[in-house]
Amino acid sequence: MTTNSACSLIDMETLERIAPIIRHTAHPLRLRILDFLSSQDEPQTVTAIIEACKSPQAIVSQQLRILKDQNVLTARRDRNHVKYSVANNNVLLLLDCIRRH
Amino acid sequence: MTTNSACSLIDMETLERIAPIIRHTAHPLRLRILDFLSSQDEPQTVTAIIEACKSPQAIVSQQLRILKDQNVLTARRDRNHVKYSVANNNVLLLLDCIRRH
DNA sequence: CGCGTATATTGTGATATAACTATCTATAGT
DNA sequence: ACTATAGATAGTTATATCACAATATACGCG
Repeated sequence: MTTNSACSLIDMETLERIAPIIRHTAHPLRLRILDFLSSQDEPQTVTAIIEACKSPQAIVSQQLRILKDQNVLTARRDRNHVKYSVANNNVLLLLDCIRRH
Repeated sequence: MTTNSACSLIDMETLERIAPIIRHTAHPLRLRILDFLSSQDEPQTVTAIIEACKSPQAIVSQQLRILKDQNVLTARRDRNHVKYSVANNNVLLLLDCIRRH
C-alpha cells in the first residue's frame, strides 16, 4: 500500500469546469480587453474597447461575446450603448501572473 | 487630446508570447499533471504520472510533450525512466487561481 | 419614417486541438 | 538474443477556434 504523500490534488470536476474559462481567456486580444477593462473604474462601451484594442469592430465584438459566455465579463445596456465590465475578479489573477513575467 | 487615464496596459507582444503557454496549460489533464508534479518534491516518472492521472499512457505522454514544448515541464532521463518536473514556477500561479475557486 | 451611430450575428475557409488506436524505440534483465 | 517494461510517436477522425467579410439589429434623432 503505497500511501500517496500529497493527497490534496484539485479534483477533476473542478479542473474541467475552470479550464475552459482560462483557455478562453488566454487569447491576446481577450487578455488585452480584460486588462483594459480592469484598468478603468467604469464599465466601458464597445467603442472605447475597440479604440483601446485597435482592432476591427466585428472581431472585438466576437471576443466580448466569448468572454461574456464564460461569465468573465458582464454587459449592460445604457441608452444606445452597451457597457462591459469585469464580472469575475478571479480571472484578473491571470493578468497578475503575466505581469510578473 | 483625450489623455488616457491608465497607461500601463500589458503590451501585445507579451500577451502574444504568454497566451499560448496559458492556453496549452489550461486543459484538465495537463492541469492535473501540473498539480501532481507540484505536489511532489521529486521529479516523477511517466508511470507515476499515469497512475496519478488514471489516464491512458499514450494520452499522458502526449500531454507531457505539450507541456514540455511550452517549457512548462522539463524531463531528464534516469536509467530507463524519464522523470518530469515543473520547469516554470510561474505557471503554478494558475493552480492557485483555481484553488481559490 | 429614414438616417446615422453602436453593436451583434452569420458564413466561410484555414488551421489547431482532442481523443484514440496502433506502432515504434530504448533499456534492463535473463 | 529474447522478453518485458517504460515511454514516445504517428495516423486518424471529429470538433473547435481563428480571422475576416458581409450583413443584420437596435436605438436615437430630426
